Amino acid sequence: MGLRELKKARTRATLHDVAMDLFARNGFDQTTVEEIAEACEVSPRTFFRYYATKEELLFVDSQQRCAALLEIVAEQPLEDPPLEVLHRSLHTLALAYEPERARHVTRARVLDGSPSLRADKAEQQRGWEARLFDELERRNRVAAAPLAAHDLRLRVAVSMAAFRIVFDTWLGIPGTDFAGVLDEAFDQLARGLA
Amino acid sequence: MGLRELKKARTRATLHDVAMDLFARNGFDQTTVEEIAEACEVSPRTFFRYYATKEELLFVDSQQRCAALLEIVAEQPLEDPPLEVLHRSLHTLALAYEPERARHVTRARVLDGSPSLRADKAEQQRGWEARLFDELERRNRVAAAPLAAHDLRLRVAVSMAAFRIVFDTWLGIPGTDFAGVLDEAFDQLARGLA
DNA sequence: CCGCATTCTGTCACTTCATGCCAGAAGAAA
DNA sequence: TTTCTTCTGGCATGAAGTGACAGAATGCGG
Repeated sequence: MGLRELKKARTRATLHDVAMDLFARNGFDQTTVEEIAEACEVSPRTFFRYYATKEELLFVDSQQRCAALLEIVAEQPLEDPPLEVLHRSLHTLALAYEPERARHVTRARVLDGSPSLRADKAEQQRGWEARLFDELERRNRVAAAPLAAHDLRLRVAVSMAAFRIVFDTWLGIPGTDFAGVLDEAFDQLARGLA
Repeated sequence: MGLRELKKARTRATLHDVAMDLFARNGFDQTTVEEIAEACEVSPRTFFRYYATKEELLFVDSQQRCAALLEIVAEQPLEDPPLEVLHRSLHTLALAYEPERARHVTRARVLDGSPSLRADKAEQQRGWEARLFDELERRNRVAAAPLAAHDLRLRVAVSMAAFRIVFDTWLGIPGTDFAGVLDEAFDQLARGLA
């Protein structure tokens, strides 16, 4: 890796970290791109060469976590039913979240501070859902008892909804056992919510 | 109602209709507020007195539908379990959607055309979820066997997810029986998705 | 070490969305 | 008609992006 790529990576990381710090301290809307750029000794124009939008700063991590989730799904045995695959994959993801709770809490605080960010967050999770569905649909085609696309979509959407609710509970109530509560939720989904 | 309020209401409606038409024809991002204002013979400044943002044009209807849903929920018998209340309320809402399918299809086409709009749409549905939860939580407090807040939240989120999936299927596949497919989905939720 | 091609960066200009301010027009009330 | 309220238009402003182009830094072959 040459000096050029190194500096690039460093600038990108600096922009991210500095911006996060400013967001946490002054709020997202109150922080301008100009401020971020100046704090990094970089022109505003350059900022947009690293991140297409100011919002993107907050969702780079999310993209990586989604990719990680997809990998976990890919490792699951093909013969298992979709809901079980979703359950175990999200369980594994929850375990990965556990040690980083503090970061997630501050991130959530920033995200909840701005309506546009809440929207982007929701859209982000919708993106997870779409990619999850694609992955499961690929597996579904070679399954012994394939599900109708609509029913698979339902399972993915419902699982993501459950994950989100448990995630919020985990953030809101210190000491919550993320994976444990998630298991309970999926138990209810499997047995019925009536 | 005086002449002043009448003109106001007419301007508001004209802005909405003209904008929708422009969005459908040229796309949301390609339509500027200036164009909308000019087509309505109004200054851009005035536009923002009627709608806080360009996006708001697309979600006024959604707000009303949410209010309607909340009313339906309020009419449900108090002793019924949450999932059943959600099911019947959304079933009723689905019946109200049926005759307006064409409008929903074009609206969905506009909404899917822009990432920022997809985000707002997702956030809108999150808003429904929050208000639905509040309403059900109020009922829950006086119920015979009250549910834990977390479990109620889960049911609301899962129900909204199901409604969304069925809604999309209804939009995507002409001739779909919205309420019927919704019933099937809720049947699965009640019995278990395993 | 030097020159050349590649690539990154900064400046400038521009568009759009959004908001505050103030003067003036239109409607309502006396 | 006069007066008061309210809506509207124009102007100025700020922030988010984006395109174009010149210049600087880096990498590479000699």
